[in-house]
This record gives sequence, C-alpha cells and structure tokens, in this order.
Amino acid sequence: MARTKVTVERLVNAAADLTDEVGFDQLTVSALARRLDVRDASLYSHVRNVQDLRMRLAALALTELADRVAEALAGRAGKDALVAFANAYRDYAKAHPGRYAAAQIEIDAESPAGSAARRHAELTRAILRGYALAEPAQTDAVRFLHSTLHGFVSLERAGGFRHHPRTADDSWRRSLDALDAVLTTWPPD
Amino acid sequence: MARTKVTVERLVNAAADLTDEVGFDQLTVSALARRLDVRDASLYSHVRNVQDLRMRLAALALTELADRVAEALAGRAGKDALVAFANAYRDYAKAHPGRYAAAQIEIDAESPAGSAARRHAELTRAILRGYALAEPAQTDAVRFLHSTLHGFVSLERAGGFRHHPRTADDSWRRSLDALDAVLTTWPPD
DNA sequence: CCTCCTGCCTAGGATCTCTAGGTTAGCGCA
DNA sequence: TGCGCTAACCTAGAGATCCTAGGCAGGAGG
Repeated sequence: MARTKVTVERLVNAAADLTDEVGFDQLTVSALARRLDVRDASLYSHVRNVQDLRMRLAALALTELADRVAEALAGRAGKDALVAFANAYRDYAKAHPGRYAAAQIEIDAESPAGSAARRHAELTRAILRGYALAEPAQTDAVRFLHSTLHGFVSLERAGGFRHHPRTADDSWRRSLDALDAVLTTWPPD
Repeated sequence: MARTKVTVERLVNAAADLTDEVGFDQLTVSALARRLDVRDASLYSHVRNVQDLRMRLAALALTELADRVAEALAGRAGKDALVAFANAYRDYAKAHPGRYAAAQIEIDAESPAGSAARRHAELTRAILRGYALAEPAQTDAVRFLHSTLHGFVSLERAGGFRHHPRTADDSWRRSLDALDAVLTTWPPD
C-alpha cells in the first residue's frame, strides 16, 4: 500500500468537491492533481482516463441523490411524498451543481453507475404508488415527472428564469401543485 | 475584403453543422479550422474566442428554433397549437442535437442571443393564450411547460428512456395529453 | 502606381490528456 | 536483518487545444 495517500474513493470525493466549485466541464485531471498536490500523471494509476473519472463521479452523484431522496420519502405518501421528493431533488442540484451535472451523462446499464441509476428510477416510481396508475401509464407518468423536475432544475441553473420578476421558488411551488393535479387525474388513453 | 473566403456567417454555419455531427462539447476551434481548410489562428480574426463562437451558435440555434416554432404555430390554437409547438421543439432537438445543446447555454439578455431567446419565450407564452391564464399563473405555466419539454428532450437524448420497452414516442404523446390537461385545469392558488 | 486594409499565415506559449518507464516506501518472508 | 514485491508516486515527453503577436499578400481606393 506504500504511501497510502490517494485512494480511488478519496480521489473521486475530491473530484466531486472540485466539480461543485468549478463546474462539471471545468473538471480536469490537471486541476484535480493540483488540488491533491500530486502530478497529473499519478492519477492515471487510479483512473483510466477522464471519461472513467466522470463515470465514477456520476455513480457517486446518483448514489448520493438516491440516498437523499430515499430519506425524504420515508414515511410519506401522496402529494406529501411528491413534494419531499421534488425538493430533495432540487436541493441536491442546487447544493451540488457539478455532481448533478455529472449524474446527467449518458451511462450504460452495465456500469456501476447503472445500478445507482436503476435505484433512482425505482424511487421515482415509488412516488407514483400514491397515485394508483397502471402500466403503461405509470411509465409515462414517471417519465413526465422526471422530465419536469429535471427540466425545471436545469433551466433554473442555466439562468432561464432570471429575466422575470416572478421568483423561481414561487413557480416551483405552483409546478408541484400542477404535477400533483396531473398525476391525480392522469388522462385516460 | 481580400480573399473573401470565410465570413462570420459562413463560419458559424459550418460550426453548427459540425456540432450537430460531433456534439456541442466536441466543437473545437481546431476542428472547425480543419473543416474550413484554414489554420486555427485564422478564425480568431472572425471570432473572439471559443465562448464567443458558442454564443453565436446559441443565437443561431435560438433563431432557427423560434422560426420553426412560429411556423408550426401559425393558424393553430389550443391543444392543436400545444402539440405542434412541442413537436417542432422535439424534432429540432432530434435533428440538430448540437445546435439544441448550444441553445441551452447561459446567455445574458444584452447579447444578440438574448433577443432570440426573448422571441422564443414570447412564442411559448403565445401558446397559453388558448388556456386563458392570468399572471402570475401564466408565467408559472410557461415555466412548467418549458421545463417539461426541455426535460423530456434532454433525458431522451441522454438515453434515459432506453432501458424500458415503452417507446419514447408513446410516452411523449401521453405527456402532451397530460400537459394539455394540466394547462386546462391549472390549479388555483 | 502606391498605399492601406483585410484575411490568412507562421511561430510560439500555456494548458490539458495520456503513455512509457523509472524511483521509493512499506510489506511479507527467509 | 536483508531481500524482493508491489503500490504509489515521479520525470519526460508526445499530441491536441486555445490563444496572442507579428508578418505577408492581394484587392480597393486614391
């Protein structure tokens, strides 16, 4: 084990902190090496390449997000669960923009990030238990829900709501009301 | 005017084609110079830097998108308009993934891209005329609509819907039904 | 014909990704 | 104790990218 300084986990954690500070697209091997006070070549014994680093970051972010969401959902049902889920989701994206961006990259199901993504998807589906939707409407509703939350969060992040006096928080609350309403009365085929 | 080869417009158009082929994050000054059979340093007399290039690309994409949407909306109202708008939006994102990604970058209102973004926002608002919503509900609904469409399109693009037999097209149709329903019965405060 | 301006050039510095191969520190074991 | 093994780090360097500085050439205007 030699100098026991950098392990893969410590490395990925440092990368996660760094990317929240500088943005996901500004996350470079060099910057990470500088932060760890190490030469950049040294990181390549822990991580295959930048893609690999990003993938591990995505897995970390998806796991963390699923944890938060699971905690928020505990003991809640119906609209209560929906609001708790949505707020956990948005709060995570706000607190950890880099990690959140990392979680959006394309991941194949085989990778370690794949199982984290599956867990996240199952939690989303769990919310809909309160709304009594049968397949395939349930899948459609899950996609609708995920689309709206992700869309809102990423538009907010990109500054899309800044050019209007109405606060994003207010629109968010009303959007959750609307989501609850549409899930309650999901239109029949 | 000298050799009259590359103009800013020709340059941005080439960049748009290139980014649709290789992805927005793979759009580099070097690659663009190679495609135009010119040294990369030469492009810096037309464009200040990569950020500037991306901004111009965003302006182009927003203008094109607004054009498509305006055409789709012509002569339609109500749900008809909503569906036409949404399909124009999604079709553009599918046909021009790089341009669409470019349109999502953060833009300040002063830039030329700012006016294109405003025009796009006005068109989105025009749809809601069919749904008789007063402020501030109208703004909330516009944000909700935009969030859902953008979220769906970007999740679809990232492969988020691939791990399930239900087709994205089917979910899309049902999501538009749901959007129409929620806009029709937008929950009162 | 001469000059200016424009569009492109070469040269080069800085940063980043990644590979090849060498060095050192702690571990197990005779 | 001393030996080798291995893990973690190193230096050196190739190739790509972004961008600046300064030069050259060809068409426009006087």
